[in-house]
Amino acid sequence: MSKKNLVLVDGSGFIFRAFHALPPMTRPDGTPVNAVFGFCNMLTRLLKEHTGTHLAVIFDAGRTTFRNAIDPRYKAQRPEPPAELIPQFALVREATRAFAVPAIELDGFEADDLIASYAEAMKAAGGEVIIVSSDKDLMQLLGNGVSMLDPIKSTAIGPAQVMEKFGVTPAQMIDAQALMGDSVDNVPGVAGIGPKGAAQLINEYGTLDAILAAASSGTMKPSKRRDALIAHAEDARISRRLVELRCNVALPCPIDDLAIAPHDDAVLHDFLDAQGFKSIKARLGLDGLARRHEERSAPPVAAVPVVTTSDAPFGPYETIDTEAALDRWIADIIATGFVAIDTETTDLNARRTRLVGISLATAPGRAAYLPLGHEAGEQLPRALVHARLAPILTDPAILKIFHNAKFDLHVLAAAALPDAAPFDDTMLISYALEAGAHGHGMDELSVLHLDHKPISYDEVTGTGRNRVSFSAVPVDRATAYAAEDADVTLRLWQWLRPRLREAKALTLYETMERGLVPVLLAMERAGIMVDRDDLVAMSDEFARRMDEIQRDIEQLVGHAFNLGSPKQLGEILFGEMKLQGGKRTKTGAWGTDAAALEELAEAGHELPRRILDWRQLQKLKSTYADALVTEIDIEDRRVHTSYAQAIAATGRLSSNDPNLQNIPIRTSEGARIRRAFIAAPGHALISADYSQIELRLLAHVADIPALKASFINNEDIHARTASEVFGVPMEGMDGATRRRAKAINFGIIYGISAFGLARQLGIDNGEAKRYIDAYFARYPEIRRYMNDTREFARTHGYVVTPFGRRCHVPGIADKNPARRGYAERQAINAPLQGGAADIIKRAMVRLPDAIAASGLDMRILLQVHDELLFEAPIDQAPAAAAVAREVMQQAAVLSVPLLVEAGIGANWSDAH
DNA sequence: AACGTCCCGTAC
DNA sequence: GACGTACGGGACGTTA
Repeated sequence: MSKKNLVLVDGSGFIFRAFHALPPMTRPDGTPVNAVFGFCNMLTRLLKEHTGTHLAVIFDAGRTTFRNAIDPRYKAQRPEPPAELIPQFALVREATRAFAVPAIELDGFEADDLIASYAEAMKAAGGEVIIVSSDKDLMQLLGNGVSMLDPIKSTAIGPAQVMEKFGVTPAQMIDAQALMGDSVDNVPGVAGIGPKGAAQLINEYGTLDAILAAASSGTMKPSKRRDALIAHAEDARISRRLVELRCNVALPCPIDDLAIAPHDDAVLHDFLDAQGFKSIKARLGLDGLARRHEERSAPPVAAVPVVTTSDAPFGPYETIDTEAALDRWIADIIATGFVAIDTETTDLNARRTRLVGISLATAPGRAAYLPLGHEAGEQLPRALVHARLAPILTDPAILKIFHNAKFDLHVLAAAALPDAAPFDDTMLISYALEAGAHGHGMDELSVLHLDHKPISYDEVTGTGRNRVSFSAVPVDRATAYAAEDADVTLRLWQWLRPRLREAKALTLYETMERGLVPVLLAMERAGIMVDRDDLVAMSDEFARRMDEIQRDIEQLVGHAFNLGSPKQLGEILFGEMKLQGGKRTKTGAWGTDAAALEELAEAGHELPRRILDWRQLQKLKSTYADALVTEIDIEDRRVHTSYAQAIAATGRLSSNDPNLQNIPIRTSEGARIRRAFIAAPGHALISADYSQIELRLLAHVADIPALKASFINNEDIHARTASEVFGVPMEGMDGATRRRAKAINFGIIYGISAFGLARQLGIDNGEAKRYIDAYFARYPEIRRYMNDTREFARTHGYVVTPFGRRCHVPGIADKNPARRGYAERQAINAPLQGGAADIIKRAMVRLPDAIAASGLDMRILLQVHDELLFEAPIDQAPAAAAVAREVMQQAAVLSVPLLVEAGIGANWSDAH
């Protein structure tokens, strides 16, 4: 087998150089393409002339890398690229694909680090490397089979050229750069020392450490330069960490996949043709080809980097059971700069669980399990593990990657380990990219993106009565399962993280979703106090009243039956008693829901009314009073819900175990449940809720002047709607009219249909249709918004909130009209519901800083979609309410004001 | 006995 | 078929 020869093109470096070196040129549609042209020329030449066997173009992935953690100043003052260059970034990536060359980038690392890592890997495999670049930052890699080629001047750069230009060897370039600094990248270096001075010092003392030692010890004779070295010794050391390249980054794509492959003539032809690069087409002999498609609508082809998944096997994995193994892994994590972490626990509830083991992964296939609390098997002492892991968790230069970080952070905190920072969360990355398209659990994403089905939790622990705690699972079995989860998390991160930029979801993810994690964590920890005795008393009372009602009902029916069985009830109402007007559910059973029973009651029947009464008590007793009592934490007498952040297709949170987002409020009996949610002694609850936030968003996104004016003038919006639609004056409006308008407003938000509105209002379809028509006539922009939104959803498969969140709507192109109609209503609703979710999330992320700045002792306890509930000492409650209102109202700037109403009370009901 | 589905009802 | 988003309890039928 002949020797491998890998050519690595510094794509990002080339773009900038070509842009400045070449005269401006544009393609027919005006898009500037001079750097793209230079790039295509360069690739053509490379492919024709060089003798390599493998080729890849490497790009910078983003603005922030691990270097920002070392020194926030790094590249901080680098200006935005010129406007003419910006569209060319994507085009250059597209060009790379058109040439069938892998384009590789990795978030968190610069192109230079990937080049260094690929060069290192190739050297290890005994091959040669040519780096196509002229950047001095890459010169430290030269020698031992690695050479450099200046793509503009077509000259070779080797150790001799480095020595000629900088007076040091390639290996010494790192120390030289640390001394020189770099004004473009904002690497500090040592003031007053440039290339010449650096070379002199290195040639005299050998290394940076020796130079700094000589300066501080007095071996160096006193001079301005020595003073500068002493003063800036730390800067020099930081600079060295900034300029030294990482040569062990996990390769996003194995070297074998970089083998040069023939391109598709038609694809390349179409691309070059679209750019108007006739000369390159001619040189490649492509000008005879006809275009495949006359008009390929302007390619919104978000340049998808060819970051392939690794083909490293999933296991076997190592069990860390010796101090030496642990130290080896810690060293690996530090060298890699990131680590995927997964915790194994006794229970699936994050707040009730205890840590049993930790798995770690630093590269695809490179993962291990660290058992801590298994009932059998060799395990390292916890104190030792804590001492080694804590610095990793808090190291700002090491990114911790989790899948559902909130869970692991709960567990780690309970084990007295520090909060992990910085961190990434693959579940939230997936959610930010594709909410509504599919679930975001690890197993589902693994099958979807990695084509690999991981061992399931149930397989390891068993299910049902056979289920055992994870601590009882043998360590070897636990390793196979747990390490695989860390491995999968790491691979998902490598696959998904780069996609955030393409989907324009990076800011959404970093600030809203990831930023929300610590806030939710604190809320779940805080919990809320409930009056246990009150709930128990209510439960007893409800039981008594249900018994009474049951006796009445059995009297009416003439025999006993299960009141909780809709099936039995339907048979009695429509079979035995032969009541008229019954409807069937979709499975053919008699419908007995509240609307149906209400109708029967109004027709004068006694039984349905009693059933409705019984059902209300049954609901309050079982779902609320009894269930809540079982959820009270014995330690602090509070209930702690858990928020799910990656479930709702619109961006909303959901709440479970227990669900505190559906506590009753509307009926007087229901409000009694809410009254059992109380402030801690000496404290008050503060409720702050957005007024009409979804209608305000509608006025904003659909740009409805009449609606916007109503909000700007702070009118009663439902009364105004009634006045406009029914032509009645606002003053002295009767309640029923306003209620109808309110239902229409809600209907609009839900993607109105005449059928739905008719059902809601108990009117016929024709009348409902007349209402809707009147509404559209008065607010014509609504119809346009609905049509535009449907259209957008059809072409993209998703809709977008005003804050850039994509909500996917599967079924939007379904040929079944019912399913399509459903998807269309989702599409109309999602930007409004999702936009409201975005706004409150932004407020939540900003609140901790605002609270800290206020000096108040207030905590966020709950979120209920458009409401936040806080707790504060009684005397601070008014100030706390003011802080809450201010942050919430300022969370977004729309073309209508945001209004937040706040209340204070000893319990949740009174706080409204 | 455990699980999935249906029906129903609570919230925003 | 049936105006949007969730969670969960009880009944009931199916699996083990």
